Amino acid sequence: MLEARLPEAKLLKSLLEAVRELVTECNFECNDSGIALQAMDNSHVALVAMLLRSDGFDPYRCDRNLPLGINLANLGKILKCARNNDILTIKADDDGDILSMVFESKESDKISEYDLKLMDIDSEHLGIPDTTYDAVVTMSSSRFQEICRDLQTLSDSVTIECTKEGIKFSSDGEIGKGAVTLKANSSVDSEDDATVIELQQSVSMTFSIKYLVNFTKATPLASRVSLNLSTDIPLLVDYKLENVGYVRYYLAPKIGDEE
Amino acid sequence: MLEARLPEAKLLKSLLEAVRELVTECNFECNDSGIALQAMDNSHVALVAMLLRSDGFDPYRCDRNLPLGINLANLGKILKCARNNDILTIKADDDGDILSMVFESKESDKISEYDLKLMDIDSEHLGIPDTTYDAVVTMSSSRFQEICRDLQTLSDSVTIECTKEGIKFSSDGEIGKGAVTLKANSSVDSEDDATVIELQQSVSMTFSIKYLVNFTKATPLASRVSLNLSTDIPLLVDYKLENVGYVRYYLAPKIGDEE
DNA sequence: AGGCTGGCAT
DNA sequence: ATGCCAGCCT
Repeated sequence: MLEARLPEAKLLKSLLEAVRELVTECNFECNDSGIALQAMDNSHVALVAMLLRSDGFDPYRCDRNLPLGINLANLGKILKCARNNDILTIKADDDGDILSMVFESKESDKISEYDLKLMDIDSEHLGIPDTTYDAVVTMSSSRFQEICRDLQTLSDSVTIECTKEGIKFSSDGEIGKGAVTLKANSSVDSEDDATVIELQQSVSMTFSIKYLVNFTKATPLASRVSLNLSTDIPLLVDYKLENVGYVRYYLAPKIGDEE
Repeated sequence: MLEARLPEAKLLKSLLEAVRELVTECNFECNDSGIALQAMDNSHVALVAMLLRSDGFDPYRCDRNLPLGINLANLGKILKCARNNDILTIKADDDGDILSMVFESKESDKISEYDLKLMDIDSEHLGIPDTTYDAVVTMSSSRFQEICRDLQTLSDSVTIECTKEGIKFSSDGEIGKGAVTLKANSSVDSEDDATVIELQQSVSMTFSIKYLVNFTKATPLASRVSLNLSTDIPLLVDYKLENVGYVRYYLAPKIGDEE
């Protein structure tokens, strides 16, 4: 049995937005420590892993492992009916086929109750190796979003080069080419705008830009993002939810010299 | 002869928006006491009745009964040319076939004059019996709009149940079900947000939700709406225009146990 | 007050 | 399916 209360529906609404375009249906794995999700994207190129720790809820209770098979589009329709600052409570029985959700308005005596039908989904639990990356860049998430959107107009690939001095995103396409460089600068005026680089070794890798743009749907969830790079290993784009979990995206590099 | 001046064109613009999708053409019945309209919607399922009293104008003059046959889409096109806070003056001759409209900008010396061709339309004056309803619920109009939109995602029907304790809107569909409950509460912080229930008898009725969503086009006209319910009688959704009239929608319940 | 997102209409 | 307008959120 799961029963969990979230003081602001916004968190779950945003989490859903951050994954729904990548994944159409998957299991939310609920247990004592929180709610987790892992899935390959529909075209099996990227991987999303999300965790929402029990601390994010108040209260949170889940006695045993409970996988909830959810169609994300349908969950999205229902969450659209919650206002951002509603109090959200979710419940599921151990052997039920329903996720029930209650939204309570703080201002008024309005209570909304929705039941979402659950589905049986084969859990493909994906072992993600714990890697030490050659380069870890922590930067402003909205900056990262801007850069991806900007370069997208030029090409469908970006090359990310990281050295001790900074990180450079570059694209080359029909209409011309573009590059955006951020210097490593731990101490900038606006705290959120610092670009911090921890480097074992310089790297240069190329990725499909449309996936990166897609990952930036998580931008509203965290002011900072970290890009974790190692040659020939999938890029990890990591959004930490202040104390309550994360959304992580993995994307294999483009290999060879495809145009 | 009709001659009437409205200090803010916005009122007429909004009224038109509130009916134009339901009705394509109908008579505006003008007389000494104001301007009224009654019509079945195009599919003859719902009925709209609108009244704009002479007090809403300044000045207002209409000597005798004058039915103005109007194509609402065309009137809409012309009203789009009026800014919300223009002064609007309408005129029609007793035996003319034209409605002339003048929009005067308050800020500038701009005067716009439009003539709309009138048409002959058979007046189907619909006797609407004056009913005493089992339940009359007065609530925030924008709240009502939200609820209809939210539930629309789940089904094309809503069931409205009203008891002394509150009013409950519920829908059941493919992806799950939903219910929104408002407790009766005469004294909430925000005046407009109170839900007031006058009950003779509890009722539970089911309606086509798309009509309700359509009715909520009147939301900008009034902060409050009243839902008037009696078993087996059409629902009356009533938006009162502060002292100057109303927009009322009638909708027959769905009968039997259609899915 | 401005930007962004969602809804409605064409 | 696209463009425009309104409401909500930051």
